[in-house]
Amino acid sequence: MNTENSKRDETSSGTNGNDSPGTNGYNGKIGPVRQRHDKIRQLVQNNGFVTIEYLAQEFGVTPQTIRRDINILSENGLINRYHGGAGIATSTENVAYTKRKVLCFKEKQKIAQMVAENIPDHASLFLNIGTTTEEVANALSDHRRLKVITNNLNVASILGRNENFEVIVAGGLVRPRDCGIIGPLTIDFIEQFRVDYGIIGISGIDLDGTLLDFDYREVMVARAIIDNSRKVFLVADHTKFGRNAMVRLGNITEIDALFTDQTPPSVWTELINSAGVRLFSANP
Amino acid sequence: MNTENSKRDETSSGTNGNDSPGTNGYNGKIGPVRQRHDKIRQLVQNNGFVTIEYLAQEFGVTPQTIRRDINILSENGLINRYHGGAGIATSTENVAYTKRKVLCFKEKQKIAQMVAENIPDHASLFLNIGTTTEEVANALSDHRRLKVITNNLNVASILGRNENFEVIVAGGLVRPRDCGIIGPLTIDFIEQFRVDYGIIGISGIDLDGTLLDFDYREVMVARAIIDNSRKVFLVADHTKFGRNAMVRLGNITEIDALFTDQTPPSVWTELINSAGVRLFSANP
DNA sequence: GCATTAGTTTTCTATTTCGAACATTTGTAA
DNA sequence: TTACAAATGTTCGAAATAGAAAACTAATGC
Repeated sequence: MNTENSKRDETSSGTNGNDSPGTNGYNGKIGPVRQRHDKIRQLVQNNGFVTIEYLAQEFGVTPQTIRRDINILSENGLINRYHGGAGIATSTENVAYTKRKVLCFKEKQKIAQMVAENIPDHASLFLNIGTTTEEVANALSDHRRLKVITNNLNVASILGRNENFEVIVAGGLVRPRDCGIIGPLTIDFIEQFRVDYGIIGISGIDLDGTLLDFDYREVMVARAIIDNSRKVFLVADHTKFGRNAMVRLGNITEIDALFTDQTPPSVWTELINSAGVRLFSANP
Repeated sequence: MNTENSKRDETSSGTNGNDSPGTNGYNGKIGPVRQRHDKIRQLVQNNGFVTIEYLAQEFGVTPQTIRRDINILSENGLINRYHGGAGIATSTENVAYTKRKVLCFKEKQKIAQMVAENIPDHASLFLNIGTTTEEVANALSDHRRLKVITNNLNVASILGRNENFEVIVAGGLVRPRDCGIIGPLTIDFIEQFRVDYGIIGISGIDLDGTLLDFDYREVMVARAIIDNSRKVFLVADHTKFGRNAMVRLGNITEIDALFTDQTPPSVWTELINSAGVRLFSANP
């Protein structure tokens, strides 16, 4: 039945073949098609996922037309094509972030779980920028009446909708890479508070106990959090031990507990112990 | 072979039939199934949409198993079931908000488009809470080098990822209903700035020109925005004219331009004109 | 008037996904 | 061990979606 398809082969190869670089599909003018494409992108952005059926109704066109739109948009990487609809495209900048989120995902969940078990109900806490702290936010969602102050837009979105929490978002400049809030405004804002627990992540720990990170502005915020928390919890998966970064954040002696996924080599445990830091490790 | 199944009938009805209230499906202990369900929820939350195929690979199980999981989760309203995968559930609280977003969607887009056309590149602006102001944020995304200060977490998320913008989020308490940031902290934060354009929405306009809203704390923020903007743009679809709300925000004489989707009756246009407000209407 | 073109609908068939039924595995208590 | 239930895998027909091609529509230019 489908053995003789020489004609089909030719046409299909003609359709798929040449992606001449530099062409974005729209040649200058902003027609009705372009407008619909823009609106589709907006709807996808806002809802995370929209079905083809829904879009067809919304615009009063055939599903087939929407399919064509979606194919074009996804070829240009503006959205993600799925069976039955379209979803958010993790934009170029965001790809790094999303990938980083998936990296060590299970480890981070374990760490987050341990942290959550050590936070009592009704506590007040800072939650800093970082993928692991985001997992902590997720893990905390069954707690009661927490007061959370965060400079992480994702954390604010996750916990902010929870009626059971009092979420305060720190003001300041939004860093596009990860939606972290940083800068002098943020520090001023944070210094208005004093909380029970400060939960921070880092990019690396040096062998002399120096805590390191990459962005100076982020480090300043982390410092403000340390200075205004009664207890400081550091979350760091095993990749952080010995990893280098540029900006000095502080020293391991300044924190109260370190949460990690696997017990580090004895060089590190000795350092941690001599600094008087409680070590929580996820492996048995 | 399978004709005599009186026993099976009984068991299957026992599985599907009675949803005794108070039962969430998991009876006490946290088994591996519960764990997978939790992780699925997280993955959906983080990515907006995940395919069944992806989840099957991620957990090393059959797509059919994932389908069962997804069906259970979506029955409980934890996620949204789609053909081919699962997406974010608009949580109970959020349903009202999402529905409101869809309400007058096209009208709001038109209004937003007009506002965007009246904002020059390189401008600085406040964007207040509100579904229409969110649309304005979307419509602005092709502008260059805007400085945006907002107390709307959704706006911050939409624009914050845009490398081309400088987005500052106001600090303060997060209101679960719509992720708006409100309270005295927010007012203090906003008063640190003075911008070119303040864009605000409202819940109702009275016939004497009084601007009205529901939440006292939100009104205070809007006032701070008005007081610290060189020009104030009010966005209001046609349903707002004559609608009542409790809290007095200010008077129409305090704003510079009013953007709406259809020209209101002459009673209103006279009021608007005599107040010296420029009226932008989307109908031809 | 007529051809051209972009955008759309229509039609038809291939592909993917779904769900139910049944088989198999795993864990647990008697 | 046996018995039993819960969880998962397997199979297959039904339903939904995809995609290609042809026909239609409206605007544009000669």
